[in-house]
Amino acid sequence: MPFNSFDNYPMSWKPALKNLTAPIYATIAEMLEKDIKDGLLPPGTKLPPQRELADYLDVNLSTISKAFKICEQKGLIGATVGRGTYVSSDVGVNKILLPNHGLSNVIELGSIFPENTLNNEIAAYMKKMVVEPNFGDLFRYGHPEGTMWQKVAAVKLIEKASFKTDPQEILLASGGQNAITAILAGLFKPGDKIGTDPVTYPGIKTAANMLGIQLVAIQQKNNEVTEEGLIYACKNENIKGLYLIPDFHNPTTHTMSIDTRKMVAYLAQKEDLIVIEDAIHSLLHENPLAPIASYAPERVLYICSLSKVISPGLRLAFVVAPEVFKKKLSAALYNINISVSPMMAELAAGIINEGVSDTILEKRRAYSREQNLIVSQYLGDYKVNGAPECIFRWLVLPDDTTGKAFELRAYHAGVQVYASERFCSGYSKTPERRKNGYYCSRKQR
Amino acid sequence: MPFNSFDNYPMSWKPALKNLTAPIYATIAEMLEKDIKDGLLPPGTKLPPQRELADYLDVNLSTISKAFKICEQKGLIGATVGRGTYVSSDVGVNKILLPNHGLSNVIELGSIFPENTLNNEIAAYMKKMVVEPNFGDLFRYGHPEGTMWQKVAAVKLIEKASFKTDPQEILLASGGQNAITAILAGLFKPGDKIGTDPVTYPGIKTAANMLGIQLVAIQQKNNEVTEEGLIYACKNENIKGLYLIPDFHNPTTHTMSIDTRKMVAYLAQKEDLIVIEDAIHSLLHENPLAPIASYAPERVLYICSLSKVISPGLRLAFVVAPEVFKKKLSAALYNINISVSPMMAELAAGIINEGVSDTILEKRRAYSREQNLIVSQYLGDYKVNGAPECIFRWLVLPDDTTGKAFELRAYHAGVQVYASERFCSGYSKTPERRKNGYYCSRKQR
DNA sequence: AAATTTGTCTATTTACATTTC
DNA sequence: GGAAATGTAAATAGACAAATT
Repeated sequence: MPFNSFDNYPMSWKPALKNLTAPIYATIAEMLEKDIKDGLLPPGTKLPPQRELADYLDVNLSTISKAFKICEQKGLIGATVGRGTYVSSDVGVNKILLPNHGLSNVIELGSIFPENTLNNEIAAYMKKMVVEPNFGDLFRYGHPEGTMWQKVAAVKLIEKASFKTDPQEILLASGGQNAITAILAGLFKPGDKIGTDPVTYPGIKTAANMLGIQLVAIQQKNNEVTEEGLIYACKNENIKGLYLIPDFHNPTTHTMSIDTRKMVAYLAQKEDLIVIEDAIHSLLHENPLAPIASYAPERVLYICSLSKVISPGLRLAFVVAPEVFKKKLSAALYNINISVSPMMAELAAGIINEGVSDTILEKRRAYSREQNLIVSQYLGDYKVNGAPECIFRWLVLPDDTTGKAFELRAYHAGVQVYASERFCSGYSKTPERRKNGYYCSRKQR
Repeated sequence: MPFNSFDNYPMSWKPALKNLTAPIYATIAEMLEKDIKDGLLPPGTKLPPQRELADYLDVNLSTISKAFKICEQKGLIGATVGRGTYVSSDVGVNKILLPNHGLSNVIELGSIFPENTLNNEIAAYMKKMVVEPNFGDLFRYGHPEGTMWQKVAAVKLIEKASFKTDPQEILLASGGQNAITAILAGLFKPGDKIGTDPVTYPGIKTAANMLGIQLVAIQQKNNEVTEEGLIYACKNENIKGLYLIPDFHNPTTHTMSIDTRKMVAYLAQKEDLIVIEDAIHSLLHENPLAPIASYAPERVLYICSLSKVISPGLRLAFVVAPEVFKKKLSAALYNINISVSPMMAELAAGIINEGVSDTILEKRRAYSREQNLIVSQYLGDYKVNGAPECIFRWLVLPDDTTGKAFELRAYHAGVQVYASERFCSGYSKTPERRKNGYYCSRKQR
């Protein structure tokens, strides 16, 4: 029996523990999940301290702890020693960002769609491929790790992103997201934590959530993770890895400075972090900076995806995997794909070797510059982030509106954009402290 | 201090608990893992009872329990109340079965390779595709769930496997393994258990292991899971799902009877099991039996992969997902693939609609009959399982040899085959009881 | 700067269920 | 068929460390 009466004590959550069929901890977890999802406990709500709740329900402290842990694993709440437990800020937000495929009349500016006419360059190469005498062989089982010829082509492409690597280290995935999920599944385990930018690519959020891996927002300064922030996360959150997009960061368009790249590389080595370097947009740079991977090749998994820079229908990505991780990642990719489509791999290798990829890259940059000029014409009075070659924009909203509100207004006006809230990573530990203002993403078609 | 002296007491494992830096349970788990992997505790070894070990090490029973649980999760050991804890039988076996891609002189009869010349039929269709005016559009982002046209084609194909379904229920995956992994990741969670045949497709073993999902071998009779076995596994192992290959089971070639299909469907409904029905070989049957899915459509995820029946290079599978699972599975597939290659999806839909797939199927059956006649010529004196249309064989070995030994002898003679040991699922709870003899798989090229 | 708040983690206690003999 | 063996799981206790005030 609880010693104190809680009738007059303010508790944000007072579950009623009746008709127990399941264990206490499971029941509490279920009730908490339900009440959060039902909106009874809106995002940001501070839950009662575990001890208070234990006392109130007349159960042991650890029982509450265990219940909370289950909900934390599901991304519903976030807890910090000394501060308390809060309902996550992104509960209820639809995290998977599916573009409108012409199904409605809404103009889709939320998802990043590379320009389409360039696909004809690939189609043209494909036409040459099909008449080759051994074309039918591309429908055999492919080698899980790709052929040497394909890997050499990958090296050639990656070199244009200022990263000199070796065919031995190349693995093939069915696109960037496929590579990310394989890395998460193969090199991390449920419960592990990975540091990310506070605002990041939603694909890693959903993949991590599915695999029971938690994302932790790393403190930033000038749009880049800080050394203090990283050290703190290593020490206090025990992060096992890092996920970063150094070039044309999605969604902020930011390109990371050389100094920060070196700092991350240094800490990755020192703290034994597994760095996932998503080089998804790197090749859009005319003169890309050297990647983090070049400064810490043995700690970084470098993902060179073709969807954004060459073509979205080419479901292919090259992963540069250091020796220590190669075997595990290769196994994970095998578990997920068996192998990539041999035809895709051959097609990609072909367009790289024939220089088609270079042509596409140049044209894509030129097209982006044109398009971005148009954006500037219309939104010149606002702060619009993004280098000329970046294929999407980040609109900084005026102080008097929120991203969410703007997204809704735009939608009602027939335009889909995605607000910063959709990109928030990890649970918001200090909701009141995260003063990164409100942004709204605006992408180029 | 332990009360009894254990010097004269026979204990199969006596770890030395010194220099403790990590917690006790973690240290014990690590030591156990090391000793198993080093071969000090060979497969089948009975570990000391948890209480004995706790007493010996002077720690609490639950501490041992927790340590063992970690190793069990990794698939290293298996424990049963009342019987004890045993080292798993497949420790140290290389579980990923990679075919020799002509890298050595070994004749590869281990992996299942569909006959290759039929790929030219697909190549021919591809040649028609590339000249279509909108061919370049296939390099755009594909719709994650596929187009209606593609789903209608899927329905058409699946109908030939005696399963009438609906485009609404179709999801697209990048091959059968991709579908399996997506289902495991999206509908199960780490620690969940899934029932399988005692000997099963290795791809589910490695995928489940990667995701922390445990496989439990279901008791069989005449090569089919029994009702008692299933009920037992539901009640005592708390299995959440089932993975089955009803047609031309890999590796035993067995085709499940109608009665067992109905029984499984009935129990799936009654026990709320999620059934993964791998219809990988179903279309090889000239008159396929109705699948389990047709008897319990709301509990079965039916996977129709094209690799074995149409072409391995077509990295595509159709999944029939009932309403209740569709959203989660769709999200999982999105997390893993974003979308399948639009070109692959279109190609598959095309060859189905044009009847190319029918031609291929017929030719494949005819070719199999021929090849299997040759197998019979050479191995007529032995028991070789498999219907004429099955594209692989299962050789029952004489009593005086083991699968492992035969595999090794074959390899030294220049032929790669895979022995039954490689297909064993779950941990061997009763190693001495599993009297399914020793088989050796022999596959057709 | 010290005391307090608060969550985390390991180990423990206890009850229980199944298998074996 | 009943006692013993054996693993499982929930709840609890207590020490600890970080964040707050």
